[in-house]
Amino acid sequence: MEMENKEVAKILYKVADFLEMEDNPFRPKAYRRAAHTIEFLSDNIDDVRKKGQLEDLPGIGKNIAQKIEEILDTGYLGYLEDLKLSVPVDFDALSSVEGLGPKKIKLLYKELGITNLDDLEIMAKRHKIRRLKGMGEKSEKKILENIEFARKHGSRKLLGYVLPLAQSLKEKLERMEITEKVEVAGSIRRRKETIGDIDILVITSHPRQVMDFFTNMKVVKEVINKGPSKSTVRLKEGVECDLRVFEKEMFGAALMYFTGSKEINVELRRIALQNNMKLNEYGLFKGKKRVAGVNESEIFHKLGMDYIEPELRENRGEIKAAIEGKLPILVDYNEIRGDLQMHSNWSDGSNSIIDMAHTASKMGYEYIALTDHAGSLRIAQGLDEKRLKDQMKEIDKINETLDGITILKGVEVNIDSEGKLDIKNELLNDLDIVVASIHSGFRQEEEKITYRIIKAMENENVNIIGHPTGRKIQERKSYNLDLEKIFQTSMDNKVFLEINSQPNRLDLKDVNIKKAIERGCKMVINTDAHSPKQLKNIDLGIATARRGWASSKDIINTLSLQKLEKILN
DNA sequence: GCCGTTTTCGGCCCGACTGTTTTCAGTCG
Repeated sequence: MEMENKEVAKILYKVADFLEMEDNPFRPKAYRRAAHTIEFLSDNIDDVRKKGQLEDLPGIGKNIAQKIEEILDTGYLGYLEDLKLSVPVDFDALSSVEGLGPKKIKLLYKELGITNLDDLEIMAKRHKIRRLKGMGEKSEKKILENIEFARKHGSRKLLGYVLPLAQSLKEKLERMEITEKVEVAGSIRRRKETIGDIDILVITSHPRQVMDFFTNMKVVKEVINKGPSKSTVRLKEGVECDLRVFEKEMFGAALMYFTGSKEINVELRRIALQNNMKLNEYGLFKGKKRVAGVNESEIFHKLGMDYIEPELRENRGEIKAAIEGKLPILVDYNEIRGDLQMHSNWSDGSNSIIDMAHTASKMGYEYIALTDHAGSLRIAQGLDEKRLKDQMKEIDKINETLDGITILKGVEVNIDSEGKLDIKNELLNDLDIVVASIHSGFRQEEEKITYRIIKAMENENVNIIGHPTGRKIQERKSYNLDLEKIFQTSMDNKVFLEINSQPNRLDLKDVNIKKAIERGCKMVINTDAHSPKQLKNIDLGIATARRGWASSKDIINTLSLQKLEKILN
């Protein structure tokens, strides 16, 4: 039974969900911890099992190890099936309704037989829910409102969609005279690829006025709750937003706590306790005395470790590295000197080459590569060989008029189902940059599709593999790739894997970037922009690289043009 | 269910807010 770590983890997370309905709160925690360990394990869980080392992994003991073996052998877990039978509810759907947690879901099933959102809506409308213990008229009304929201906006949102929204709220609050400091925290600050809600922290000595302003903003659709230090609203855009107010002395502790992740918070608090201290959102305490709290770095230092950048805070080994002083210096948001994949109106982009170059120049870039589609991709208005030659001449002309930025001549070629490219080698040879990517036939078996990419990488003219795994967030799974082979071929042939910055791609993704770095690969962060505005998406790609522990030395487009040209040949 | 430089048993992160209660359980982050 071939199973990915992620699939095994998913089953254990599911067990945790169901155990949450029972009384012992620590069993679901144990399963969740084990699931997290497996989800971000860099080795294949099946290999660990074959070596008999399951119980060496953190959070995995005898019992869970046995269950993992069952999952690996059979593809499913009898224990989970039993749990599902005893409370056969659509847990994900029901728990996406604000205010419904495991305990209430169980109560609703036991008393009213509710298993899904439709059942829930019917029973609420028949006023059956208000009669249950711990429920009332208000809970029933809220459930009805929240079902609607859950149906419309059930899943998490893309970072690229929520980030600008969060930044505009931050600016609104900053413009108030009574706010001293405003910061966006939560998974947005960690630049996670998908976002559940927006968390904003504020320092002010007038909390009530800030809360009033916040809950009355034009962009607010409804207020979910409002207290003196914390309020939650639902925005018209379909995202929830929390605002919390703190005093200056504790802002660092609050920022750290509300940045999360939940997993790293639990771990840091445990470390605080081990050192006879206590960590919460108000500070780090020794007895009653606050020993740190104004800023995050003093808290990290007092806990005996280096400062951990927000993008790394997932409890995937960063704490150990911080204690040992071995965290990488992450590639900075201003270190990218050029963008090596973008499209103009010569193919499916919306603007001229000059428009793209001007925006890139304003962003401070030294170089860009124009990589319009060519060859067989007709939907993307791919250039034929004559048009491609025309474009090369055009770029030469434009370069003469530009100052401080150089346009490299490139192309994005399609890798066909056999691994062949759709432009002749002699023409590819004349270009500065060749990006090769797959655009169809995604669902081939592992061996075949891996071979396709490897064959493209073995072409001496190819420099970059575009969006290497083809995944689209919340939309399409990645190809069945043998990434280890891809990494090896990348090294052997000096072909660089792309970190594509499109909001729904972010491909390679963070954990694969980390693996690639561990194997010694270098990568390139590109936007694949189809308009000048999309060039700004580079920040999403940089964030993803940072989440993958990348330093500038791992990313080739942090190099000067001169050095870049050397490694491209 | 896991874990151990205070431990093989007794802990396990912690606080705000809500609604339904009359002191608290459930949810959320």
